[in-house]
Amino acid sequence: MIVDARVLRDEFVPREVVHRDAETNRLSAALSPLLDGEPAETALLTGPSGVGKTCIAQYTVSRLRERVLDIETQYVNCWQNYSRFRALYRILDGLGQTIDIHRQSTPRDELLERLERYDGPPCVVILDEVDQLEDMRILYDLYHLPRFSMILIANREEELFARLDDRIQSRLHTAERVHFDRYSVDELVAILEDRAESGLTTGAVAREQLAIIADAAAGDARVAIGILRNAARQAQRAESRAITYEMLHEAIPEGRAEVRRKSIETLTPHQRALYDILAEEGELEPADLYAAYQARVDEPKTDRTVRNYLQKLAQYNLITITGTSRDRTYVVERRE
DNA sequence: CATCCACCGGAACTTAGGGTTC
DNA sequence: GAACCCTAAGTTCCGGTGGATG
Repeated sequence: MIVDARVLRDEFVPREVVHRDAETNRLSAALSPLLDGEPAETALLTGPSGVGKTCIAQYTVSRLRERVLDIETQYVNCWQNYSRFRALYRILDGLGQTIDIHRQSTPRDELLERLERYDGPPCVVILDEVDQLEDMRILYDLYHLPRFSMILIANREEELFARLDDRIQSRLHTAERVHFDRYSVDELVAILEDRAESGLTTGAVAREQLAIIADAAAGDARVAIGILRNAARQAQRAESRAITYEMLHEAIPEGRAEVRRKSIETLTPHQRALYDILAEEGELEPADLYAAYQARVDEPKTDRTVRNYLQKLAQYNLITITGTSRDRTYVVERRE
């Protein structure tokens, strides 16, 4: 059933990309000065999730590396490495410059100094989910390092810009900006066909079934591939030769629940308590929520900390926050 | 329509926990 | 082993916001 599970994984970067020629070309153009040994333009890729931003960034850089030997690349997921220290550490670590650095004790300035002293080949740093950084100064840091070029990836340009100070903003205005739109059903089907062809046995899934997946995924390729992966796994377990429609329909809600489950697992006990309360109550006003939280946990944190936790839950799309002051309510996100 | 006040979120500060240096 | 450095997490403080209320 499954011939090559790798191509069904989220982080897989295909050898050829489908339906993103224009975007790929613009990103290539921004990076092309590297071919002449010049620093590349900063690129800013925006668009909703699952539209191929990360994939195109990695694909374009790897294609560039096929043409020019001496280029390094570092991928940093800012969601996981959200502090200035961790993000810088991640880059140095990837470049193999951290052997004698011990996480806590080394000052950030030391990390910066090392990056300044770096004299290896030019390095393209992909900062994924850059809007998740809690300190945007790292962009400024990297701007001052001529050997480093940046590809920034974010959902919404306006929200990212709102958080930048003037100096970085003005520099980013000259960046090559590439916006990605949601995939159409046809485009998603083409992507799925591509993956099914190299990942599954022939005849494992019908084109018509791929159309159902594409439709359910609402333009999000990550969701679409997740559904296909779940259905294929199910078929594998059942030792079936093909994916049945029943397996398919089971896999659709599963694909979405999977993302949520993973997010919930990363919560601290206190954050989890807040989520549980909202999951039970559905919707609460700030005072009621905080009272329920105080009743539930030992040694409750202050309300200010709880507000930070709630922002975190919202970022994970586990809850929705509405209203800005007295009209504020917290609502659990429920959608199969 | 002024004033109230629950709530928000930025910023400065504190504390805990680690490591280094001499 | 004391003095010092770092980060991360949490707290304290506080000005701003905008529905509610008389």
